[in-house]
Amino acid sequence: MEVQLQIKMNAKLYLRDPETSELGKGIIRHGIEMIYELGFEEFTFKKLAVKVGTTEASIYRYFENKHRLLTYITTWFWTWLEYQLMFNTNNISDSKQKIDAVIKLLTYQEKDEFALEHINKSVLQKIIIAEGDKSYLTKHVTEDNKSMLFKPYKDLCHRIAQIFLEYKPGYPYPHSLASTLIETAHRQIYFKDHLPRLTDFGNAKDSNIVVSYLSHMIYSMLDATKKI
Amino acid sequence: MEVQLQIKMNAKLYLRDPETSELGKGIIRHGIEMIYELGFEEFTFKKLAVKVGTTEASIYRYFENKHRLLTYITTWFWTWLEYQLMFNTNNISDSKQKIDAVIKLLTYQEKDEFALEHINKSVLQKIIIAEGDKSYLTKHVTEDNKSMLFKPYKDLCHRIAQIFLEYKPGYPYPHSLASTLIETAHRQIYFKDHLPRLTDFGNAKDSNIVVSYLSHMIYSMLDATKKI
DNA sequence: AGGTTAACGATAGTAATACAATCATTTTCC
DNA sequence: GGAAAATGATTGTATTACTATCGTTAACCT
Repeated sequence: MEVQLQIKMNAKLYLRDPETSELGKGIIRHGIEMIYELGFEEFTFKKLAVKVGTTEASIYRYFENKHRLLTYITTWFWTWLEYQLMFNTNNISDSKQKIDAVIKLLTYQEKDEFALEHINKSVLQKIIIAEGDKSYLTKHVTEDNKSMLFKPYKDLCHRIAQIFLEYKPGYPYPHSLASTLIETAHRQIYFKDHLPRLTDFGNAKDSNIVVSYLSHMIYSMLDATKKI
Repeated sequence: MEVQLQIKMNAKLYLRDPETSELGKGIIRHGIEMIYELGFEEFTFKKLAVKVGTTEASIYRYFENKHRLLTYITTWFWTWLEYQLMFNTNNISDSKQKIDAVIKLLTYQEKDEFALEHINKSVLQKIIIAEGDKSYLTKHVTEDNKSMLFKPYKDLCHRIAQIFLEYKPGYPYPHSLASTLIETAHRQIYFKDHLPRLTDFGNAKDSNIVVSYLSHMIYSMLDATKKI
C-alpha cells in the first residue's frame, strides 16, 4: 500500500500554489535543502533559481519573498506533525502512552510510514530546529498571525494541550506546557549539537537522553502534587 | 551613591571597542533602539548612521556587520544578568530564595539600582526576547562558539545550574534546566504578547502569571520524587 | 483543429544593502 | 607643538530583493 498525503496550505502563504506544478515542488524541495546548506541568512532566491534550474523571476511568482517560503515550510511541518500525532495516538486510550508518543514525535525517534514525495524529512527537521523560530520572530508577527499563518502551530499546540488535560484534568497550564515542550525539544537538541555546555547531554552516546529529560519535565509538571 | 558598572567584553565581538568613545556608545545606544523599532531584519548600518549622526563607514570601524553588533548586545546582556544575579543572591543562604530571585530576574520583575548610562534597559530586554536567539541560530555558531562569543550565556547558565544543585544535590539536568528556564521565560513572554493561543495567559491582567508558571516548572522538576 | 489562457524562460532594470578603500580633517595624547 | 589615532566625507562595487516586459511553450476548451 502506498499512501500519499496532501496538505492543504493557507493560500496567503504563497502567490502560486507550489503543489500544483513540478516547478513549484522543485522550489520547495531544493529550498529546504538549500536553507539547510546555507542557513536562512545566506539563502537567496537567485541561488535557489540556479539550483532548481529556473530563473529568479519564476520563483517570485510562487513566493513573495524568502521569509514567506520559510513560513510555508515550517507551517507545512506543523501540519504534518499534527497529522502524525493524530495518527500515532489513534486508538490509544491511555493518556500516558499518548504523551510518550508526543515526546517521541518531537524528538524524531519515530519512523513514519508516509513517503513525502519531494521532501527530505531529516533535513526538514533540522531546519525547523535551526530556523523555524525565525518565521514568527519578526516585526510583522501580529500581521502574519491575523492572516492565520500560524494556525497549524496553534492547532498542534492545542492538540497536545488536550492530551495533557486528559492525563491531568484541571491542569492550569496545558497550552504553555505544550509550547514549552515543543520549543524545549528543539532547543535542547540544538544546544546538544552546537552549544553543549548549555545542556547536560555532553558526551552521552545515548540520543535518548533528550527524551528522558523531556519526559522528566512533562511528568514532573503534570504530576506535581503541590498546590499550583 | 552612584555606581557605574563597566562590563568588559570579548574583544572578538568588535573591531574598535565601543566603550572607549562617544561615537561607540552612541552606536550601542541607538543600535538597541533601532533594532527594537525596526526589528533586526530591517535594521541596517546606513539607517543607524543617520540616526547616530555619523557615516556608515564609521560604524563599520566598530563592528564587522550587524550580526556582530547583535551578538555584542546580547552578550553584554547575559553578562549584566549574571552580575545582577550574583548581586541579588549575595548573602542569601536559602537556595529556594535564590531560585525565586532567578525567576524574578528573568521575567524582569526586579528594579535594579544600576544606572546604565547609555542603555535603555526595558528596550534592551525586549530585543533580547525577540531577537536574542538569532545571535546563535546561524550557520556559524560553531565558529562563533570557538571564539568564546557565547561564554557569558554559558556562565549565566552555569551559575543558575549551581543554584539548582544547591537546592537539590545530585539533580541530573541542572544545565539543561537552566537553559530551558531562560529560553522558556523569554518565549512565554513573547507568546503572551504576540501569539497568546500558545499560552494560558490569555486575558490575565496579572503579569505575574508567567512567574507562577516558571516557578511551577522549576519546583516541579527539582522536587520530583519519581526516580529520574 | 484552432484559439485562448496560463505558465515559464529570458532579459532588463532599479533601489537598497553590505561592505571596502581613500584621503582630508579633527581630536587626543605625549 | 608634533605624532598618532579617530572621524568625516566621498566614492565605488558586488550582491540582494525585488518589478516589469515579452516571446514561447504547454494545457485546455469547444
